[in-house]
Amino acid sequence: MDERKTPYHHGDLRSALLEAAEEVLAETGVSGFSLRQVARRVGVSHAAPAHHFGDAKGLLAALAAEGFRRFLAAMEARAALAGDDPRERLIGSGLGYLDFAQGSPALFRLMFSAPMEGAKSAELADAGTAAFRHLAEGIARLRGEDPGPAADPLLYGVWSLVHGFAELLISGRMPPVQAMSATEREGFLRGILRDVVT
Amino acid sequence: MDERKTPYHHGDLRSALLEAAEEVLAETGVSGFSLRQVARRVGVSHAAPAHHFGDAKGLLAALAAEGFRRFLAAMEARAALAGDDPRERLIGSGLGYLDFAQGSPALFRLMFSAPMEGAKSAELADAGTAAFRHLAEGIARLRGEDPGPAADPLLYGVWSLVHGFAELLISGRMPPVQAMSATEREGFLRGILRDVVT
DNA sequence: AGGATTATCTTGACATCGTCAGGATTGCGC
DNA sequence: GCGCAATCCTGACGATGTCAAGATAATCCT
Repeated sequence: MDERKTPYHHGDLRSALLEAAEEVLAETGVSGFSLRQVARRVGVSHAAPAHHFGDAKGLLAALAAEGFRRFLAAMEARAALAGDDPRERLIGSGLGYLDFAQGSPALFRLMFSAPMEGAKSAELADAGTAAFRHLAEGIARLRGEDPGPAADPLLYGVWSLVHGFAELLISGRMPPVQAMSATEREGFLRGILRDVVT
Repeated sequence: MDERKTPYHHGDLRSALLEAAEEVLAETGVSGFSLRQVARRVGVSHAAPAHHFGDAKGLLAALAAEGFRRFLAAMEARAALAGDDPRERLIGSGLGYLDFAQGSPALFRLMFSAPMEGAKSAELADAGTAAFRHLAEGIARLRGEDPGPAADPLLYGVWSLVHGFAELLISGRMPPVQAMSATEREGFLRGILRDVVT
């Protein structure tokens, strides 16, 4: 930690901006998000972010990309905890999906909304694809090695289910579920998922 | 249609603003949405909307409320088309859900996102609850008259499934599904739903 | 080692936005 | 026909995103 007063060169502005951006996003939501506020929080001029991210959408795209990486990590962590059974592993991925959505609702929404389209960020596209691939592989493992090029109803079914559950939960549209404890809520989603994952 | 030049009193500004707001929302998305642009499109001063909706969030809340009413209508229309079998009716509601999301993606996202929270609009709350009740009643009819006060896994399961499917589709995250024809896509969702709606 | 080039950050300006205060215009009740 | 309330406009303020131009630091090159 270099604690000099106000060095002209920040040293690691990019990371600092991303960190601050996530805070601002979590506090104010996407609507209240402001580039200048992020710059202010880091203690830097209002035009400084432009050099690293070009655009406001560029910052959001980079933030979303990092979100997808942590998102994938959350799913992998839960899947690893579940052991070796493909079915349990897949359910674990779903629980990791929910973990992330609950832990970083604003970031989750940013990732699946599109206020940063037109950013043509390869980083974002890659991170998103990687997260999706994790689910696809989980399904493939479940039905015994066969990715299947066509639209897989099982894959898109469980994905839609888990994603919708996460969205509705963090939107506050399932009050009874929101009132549950974390473990109850987990069991609830588990129960729903078991019916689908044959 | 009163076609006088620029009457000081518009006559039906509120409806006109809502209509223009929906156009702007569809064209620019929530991020590019602007009160002044809506006012400009209607040919009215930039402060005119304030009197009818108070706030920018107020306009969005009113727009979301009308969205929920059309949303409910879309589900009811499909359910009615499906006849009397509770199972088919419920699946119909799901297809109506998808119809609306595909037809008005930006509005759909607005309704389930929260850029207008703090608007404490009773109109919005009521319209949202009414749409939800339609689904709950569909489930109750399916299992033979019994609303059930507790968290119903079947209810939240099909809701999550359909909602997630709609979200992922309009977010462009299911390219193979997006490439389908409308009828193919409908059959695809039908197939997924049938597994869940026992 | 030292000058030049490049990367990084700042300053200032501009158009646009949401919101508020105050004024103008119209419709309506009496 | 008169006053009142509803409706709409004008003007202003602070905040925002973006761009151009300048300042400062790091690095590279010989």
